Amino acid sequence: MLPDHLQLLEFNAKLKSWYLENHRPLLWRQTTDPYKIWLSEIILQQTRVTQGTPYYEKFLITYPTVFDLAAADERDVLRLWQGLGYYSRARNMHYTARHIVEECEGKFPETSIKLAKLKGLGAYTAAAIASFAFNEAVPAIDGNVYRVMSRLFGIFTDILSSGAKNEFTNLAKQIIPQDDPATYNQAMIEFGALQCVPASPNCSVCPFTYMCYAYEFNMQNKLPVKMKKNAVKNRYFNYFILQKGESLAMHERLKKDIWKGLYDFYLIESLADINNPDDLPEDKFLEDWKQKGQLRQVLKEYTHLLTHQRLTVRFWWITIAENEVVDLPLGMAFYSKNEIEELPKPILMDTVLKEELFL
DNA sequence: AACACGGGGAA
DNA sequence: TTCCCAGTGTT
Repeated sequence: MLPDHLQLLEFNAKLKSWYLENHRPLLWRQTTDPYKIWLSEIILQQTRVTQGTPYYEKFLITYPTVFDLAAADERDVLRLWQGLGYYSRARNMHYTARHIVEECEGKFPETSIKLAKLKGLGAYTAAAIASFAFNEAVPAIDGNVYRVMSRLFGIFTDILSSGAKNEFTNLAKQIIPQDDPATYNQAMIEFGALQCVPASPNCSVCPFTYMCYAYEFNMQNKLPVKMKKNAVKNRYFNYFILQKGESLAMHERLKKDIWKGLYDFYLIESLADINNPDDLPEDKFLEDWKQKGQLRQVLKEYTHLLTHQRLTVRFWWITIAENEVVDLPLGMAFYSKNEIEELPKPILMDTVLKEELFL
């Protein structure tokens, strides 16, 4: 399975020249600043380059150094992250920025072992930063590299299984060159992203067909093996947007659920789609608001798809007089239009407010 | 070891 | 519609 020494030298040489000829000039490849590399790696976890690039630029303008990020409010960091998803990435990054400033004098640890101890950095990101910023010869194995390796060497281990990481890492350690490991890692990742793509790779222009298991046996579509299928859970959200004057009642989502740290409206989750608020379980806040204000339904029903959840979401809008006094749940408050602009919100809230011409 | 976590783009 | 994406933290 593992190529012999000579094949290895040839593979590395070909990989490097492929990279030098074909790689994209991505911004974060022009630097060895660990802060910038870290930022790019966190943004690009589970996120496409085209989607992440504008965020990378925004973040560096707003927070040029780890000190700037550490000094920021978490809320502002999340607002800048809004729309990228996996918001714990932003919260962990902010946490770690403070840790690096307060405990490490603003300097990043320089080994993958130490980097992996930081919150939000796992094996992949630690290896990426260690090799790109500090030239450590440790393999950075992401989804692209899993795909390349599994096809090249004919590895049928389920890449989502517990043992896969060890198996691929051990093999990669035998392949990564001590000389310029950073380019090796970049090249493996970029090769997977551009050439050895998930669906119908163009093998006619691949420099490795002569040694590729998947090509030889025409198994490109079978590799890598991923067994786990995510059961998608259906959830039904009934949102009540309470408007008083030009302000809306919102609160931060605190529970361990989707959108933690982001702001949304008064939410009643139900087990099925409910088209009439009277069918919802009795709710003292709702009763109070309906009594004092005017209720209307936002006619559109929204389907919001996440990887593991399918949300069916209805919105109702309750307007009360500017001088009316109402009870609000603990933690909920009225925010002006300008304040709402600045709050981090799930992209769905943003969409509805824009469609309802509030924002 | 299994599960939770967003959103968008491509096939 | 379905699948995939520069993974990590929690239980």
